[in-house]
Amino acid sequence: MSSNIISEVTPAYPRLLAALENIGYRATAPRKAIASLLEQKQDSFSAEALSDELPSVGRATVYRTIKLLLEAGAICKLAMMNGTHMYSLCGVGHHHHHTVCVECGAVEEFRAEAIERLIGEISAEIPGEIVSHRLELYVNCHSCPDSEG
Amino acid sequence: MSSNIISEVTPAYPRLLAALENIGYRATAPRKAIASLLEQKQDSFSAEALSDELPSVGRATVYRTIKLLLEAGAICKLAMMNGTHMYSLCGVGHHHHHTVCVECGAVEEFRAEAIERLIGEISAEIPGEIVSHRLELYVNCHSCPDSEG
DNA sequence: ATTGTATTGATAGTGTATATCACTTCATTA
DNA sequence: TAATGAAGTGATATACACTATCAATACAAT
Repeated sequence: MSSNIISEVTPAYPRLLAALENIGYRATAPRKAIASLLEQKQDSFSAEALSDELPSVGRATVYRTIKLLLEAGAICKLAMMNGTHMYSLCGVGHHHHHTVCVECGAVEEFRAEAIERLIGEISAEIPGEIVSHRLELYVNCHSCPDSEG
Repeated sequence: MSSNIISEVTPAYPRLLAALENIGYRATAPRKAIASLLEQKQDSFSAEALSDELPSVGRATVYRTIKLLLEAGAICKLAMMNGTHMYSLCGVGHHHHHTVCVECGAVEEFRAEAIERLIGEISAEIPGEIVSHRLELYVNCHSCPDSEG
């Protein structure tokens, strides 16, 4: 029973490039190289690791492209429990949240209407106007090699 | 109607020092200076700013003490929307969440049983075991000078 | 081909935090 | 009260993650 889990549907490579073009940026060779690598990513990844895996692309360009993909909504930025950040492909346009395995870093998207609804209710009891929210569930997925379960 | 908002009850200074001693650390002069300054903090603060306000205490000690206070549960680490971190005094021992004004940085704690309950329900639909979660509401408090509302 | 803009990447710089380590303070026991 | 060892401190160096700069390049449109 995992109806809340959202699965990837369209291949990432064209989706990433299209996302960039949608907001007015070109699909250049370095960006294609990044999109191509991202397509193979099941789990979350760090900007640094991505750059290391692409020595042919300058660090600045990797970081810039990540920022553009964030802006385009094609990837999501995750706040890890230890304070660092990772990124993951975003399969859906709707607002959603993430589970992150604290052992292996595997990321799943999930959507829970109930949470959005609840936050709407809470907003009445909180001074000011809620402009955004962030919810992350830290899990032990029990299906990774690193997991002790 | 703000029944969810948790207010500070006990003065911060002795509470901070007691929290340190509870987990086996001494209440030294530098730590007292930090606790004394924190007591005056209504809003969230950054480690850097704290260090700047205490030139008589070494940077390393400020960062170390912040880490100890986190460990003691006396302060909370907040992930800001822009990716930086701030800290705020923690008034309660129970699990709780925060609202952060995106304009002025004012932090309020709130507790919503409904959210804990909801996460419990969601856990049944999610693979793996939820070990922790983080929820932050970004708000415009409309009562700060920086607010445009 | 030319022109103007977008993009790139090497490098330097920034901000935040940790590691090192000699020195100081504290609590304890002699 | 002096000695002892553990805890704590802080100046400095270093690590880390990211951003700014800017000359060189690639591209799209004329």
